[in-house]
Amino acid sequence: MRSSDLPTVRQLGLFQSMADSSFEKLVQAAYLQTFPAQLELITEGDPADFLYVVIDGSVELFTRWNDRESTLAIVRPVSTFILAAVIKDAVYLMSARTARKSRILIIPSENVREAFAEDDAFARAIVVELASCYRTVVKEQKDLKLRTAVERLANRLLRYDHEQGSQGRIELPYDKRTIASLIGMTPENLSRAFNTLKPYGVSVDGSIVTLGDIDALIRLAKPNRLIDHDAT
Amino acid sequence: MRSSDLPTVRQLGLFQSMADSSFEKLVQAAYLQTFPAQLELITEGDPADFLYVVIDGSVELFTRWNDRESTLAIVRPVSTFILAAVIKDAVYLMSARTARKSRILIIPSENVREAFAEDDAFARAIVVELASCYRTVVKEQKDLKLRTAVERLANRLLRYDHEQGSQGRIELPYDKRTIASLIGMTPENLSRAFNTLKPYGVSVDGSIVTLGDIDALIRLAKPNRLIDHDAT
DNA sequence: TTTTCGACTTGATCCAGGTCAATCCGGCTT
DNA sequence: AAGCCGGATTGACCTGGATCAAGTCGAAAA
Repeated sequence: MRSSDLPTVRQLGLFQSMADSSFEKLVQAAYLQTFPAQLELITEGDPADFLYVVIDGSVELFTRWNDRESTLAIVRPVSTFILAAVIKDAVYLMSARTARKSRILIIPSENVREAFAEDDAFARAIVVELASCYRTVVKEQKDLKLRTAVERLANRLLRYDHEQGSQGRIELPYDKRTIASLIGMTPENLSRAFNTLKPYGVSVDGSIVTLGDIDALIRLAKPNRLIDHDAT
Repeated sequence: MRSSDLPTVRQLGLFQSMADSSFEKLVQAAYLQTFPAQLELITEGDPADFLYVVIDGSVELFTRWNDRESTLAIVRPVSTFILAAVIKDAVYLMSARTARKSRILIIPSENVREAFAEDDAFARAIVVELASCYRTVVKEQKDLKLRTAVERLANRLLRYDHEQGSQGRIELPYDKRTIASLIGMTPENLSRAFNTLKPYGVSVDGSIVTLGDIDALIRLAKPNRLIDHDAT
């Protein structure tokens, strides 16, 4: 792997506190690969043979059941995914495919579990990582169970605006159909939800969304740090 | 606390591998209390001051937003809840109330985090616990996003049947309105969902449900170990 | 026994959101 | 420039599920 990528990976919360020797061993065992877009990296139900780290590009985590499909998350650089399955030595619960051409570091599960067993700092870092993942999913569950589709969209727009510097002007980070699936609705209904938000100052032009009346949107969305905020 | 309860707590996955001295310290700092039914133990948004262990009775984890409320889980003896918030020293994401009169062990977060910092085996046990919690919530998310209400009910009935020894005869473990909220629907709609399942051999008498045609129910429900199964 | 109260069911109606089909449109290819 | 092609939008329609309003039932209290 490029030497320039190594420090970035090392600085991830998951790896930064582990011993040099443990990290070294992990990296030695790992592969760095470049994948084309839309390649299925893992399929739910398969044994978790590798831990993945997205170095560049982006990866969609999704799930299929009975001819239906739903996007669960998009993983952006630099971060890991599928850690819980690796630690539990279980099968993957989600499938993953590259959303675009991506460089991905692949670490054999065996080695991750070995490092987990031997390196106490790494074990504690995993605790923090998993606790964060858990809390994120709980928030998503609350979002799904407590809110309507329009409310979910409104809150997501506010979140993207926040992430992009609160300019009141957003570039949608993914395809609309991906966002629709992520939010838990159909693409058609996403279009309509955007229309519903027009009276609240939301206007859409391709992947650019402008929030013309943030206050009105906030009054509708009622964002809540126990559902929306990313921190803790 | 009763000496007879101690071994049960000690044997929980979370505690069984930790050092005697660490466990001893945790227990010393803990309180055992009995609460009446329907008492709100914790409120989402409050700082996580305690880790809870249900010794006896049962506790409902739920969430509120904008005048809506949803049940997220029911915790039965003997198990812990709200671990992630304690470890992250963050606010609770869920509220909790006793579903019935309950005996509950309450351990100050400070002490839990101290044990986490000092006891390597405990840290690793937390990893396993959180990974399990995470995977459980992911499954619930898949259930919600991929299935209709009737499908969710059918699968839940199959699960209860399995838990209760595959007799084809279930005693519903909670109030119907709680089950409805857990599954993500209204009580009215739960009634109707039961009616929808009649042609599949499901008949209801109070809290007793008999599954007269398991095969038909399975064909409808299409249970899947990546969504429904409890293990791993 | 009667009353009462809460849980559940049932019916009528409404609405959010899904489905299906017909465009529309911008970027690519040829 | 003409022709794709896939994403996005729009319209028409349908349906799953929510809501609101009566009932019904059963268990506990009086």
